[in-house]
Amino acid sequence: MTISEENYLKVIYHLSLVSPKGINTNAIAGMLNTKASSVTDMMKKLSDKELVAYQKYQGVTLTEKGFHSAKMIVRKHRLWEVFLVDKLNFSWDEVHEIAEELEHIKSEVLINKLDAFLDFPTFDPHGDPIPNADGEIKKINKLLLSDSQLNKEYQCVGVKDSSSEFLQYLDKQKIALGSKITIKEKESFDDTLLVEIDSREMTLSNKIANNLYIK
Amino acid sequence: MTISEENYLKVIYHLSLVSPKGINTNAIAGMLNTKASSVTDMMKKLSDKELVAYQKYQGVTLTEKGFHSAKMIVRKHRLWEVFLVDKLNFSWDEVHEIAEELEHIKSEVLINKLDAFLDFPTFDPHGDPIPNADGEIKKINKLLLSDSQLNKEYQCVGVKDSSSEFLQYLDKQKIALGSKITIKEKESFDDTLLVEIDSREMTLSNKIANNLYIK
DNA sequence: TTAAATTTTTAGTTTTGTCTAAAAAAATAT
DNA sequence: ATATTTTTTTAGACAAAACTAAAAATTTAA
Repeated sequence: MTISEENYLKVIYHLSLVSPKGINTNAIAGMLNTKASSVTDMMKKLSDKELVAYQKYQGVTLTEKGFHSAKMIVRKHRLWEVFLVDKLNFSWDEVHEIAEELEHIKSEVLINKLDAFLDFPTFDPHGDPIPNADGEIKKINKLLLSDSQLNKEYQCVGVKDSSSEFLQYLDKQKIALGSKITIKEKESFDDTLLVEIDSREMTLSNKIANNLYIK
Repeated sequence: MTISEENYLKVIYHLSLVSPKGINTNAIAGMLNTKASSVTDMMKKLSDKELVAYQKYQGVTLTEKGFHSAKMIVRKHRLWEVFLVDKLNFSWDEVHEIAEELEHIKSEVLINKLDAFLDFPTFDPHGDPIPNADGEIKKINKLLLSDSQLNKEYQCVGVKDSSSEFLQYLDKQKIALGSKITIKEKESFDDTLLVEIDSREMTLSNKIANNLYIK
């Protein structure tokens, strides 16, 4: 599989987790900064390889084979992110781009040895689950901070937006995965939250609360 | 720089270490399993980027800039090999191909952090020197086993041929980097050597002796 | 239920890196 | 010194992955 094919598969996988119906060409083009016409070309190619089911004008879905391939790419991406953060001391906002390259390194032995070296992690530095060698994914019952109840202690377990701007904001506020969060008050006018995080009180905007996963 | 450009640069670098005159297109084509005409095309491109000095029919040499770029690629290749062997427990005959892919990962920060994580190694698993971040290369006075003297104790420090067949042969004979070697006898008819390696006596063919570096 | 707007596909180019076949230059041998 | 051989370059073509512009299909709205 070429790097380009892998990138298309990965995007279709991510889109299909959000909306389980057929994925349209514009959505894919948007994610890859490319044009719908290029997507059509690639869908024919992936369809010939039986990685996607594609009927023109009907959108596209991953086949079983394509779904598994996509999970293996995601597995590689997330394992490399763990390596970069845990072993090379990168911070969580620096690793995405490098992992975008590393995820295309071919050897299966390599990725399984890396997995063992990292002690078979099940979540990446942003709290996203890492598929195991069989493609199985550990699910946790996470919810958005914006959907949570007052005066109940939660734990921060992930981010929805993993842009470096958001991650750096969290660093600045000393909010990390594992932080204990309790909502003390919710301002009904703009949904701003007054929260206690690891014994420090602070206010968080609705935008922040919409991008923090807790359990 | 594209992967293809990097591969050409690397090959020109390796060839120029052996023969310091202009490198001809056929030699490059041979190393890359490509055609001389393709090499000509690429030389124009690398010349436009001032990575090589190229005059048609006159062969090619690396510019200062090209020489430095080539060393950085070699640096990446060899550091990744150290990582694969020391951290992921690959054996020295399995790492070349994977490192051929890893050497093209772009981030400079990554490679310097990897260097630090590995404790700034100066030699790779095959005994080849690793350029530091400035491109400096530690030289050692190594010679081929076939050029060494009788009854003098040497130490194995590298291999000239790093094909997996040769490396696996060495593994089978329990010859590794660091092994102590003394030549006891040299058969003048076929240059076979009777040697003592780490207190074990054995005979080595001329072909083996021509591919083992000692000091 | 047509008309308008949007989405998707087709057709035809472009760029990169490769190839083959032929021409040109250089090296070698008689 | 010329002829032959080898090496190198040019010219033209191809495949992959992208693009633009136009056509076709679908969806939405009046």
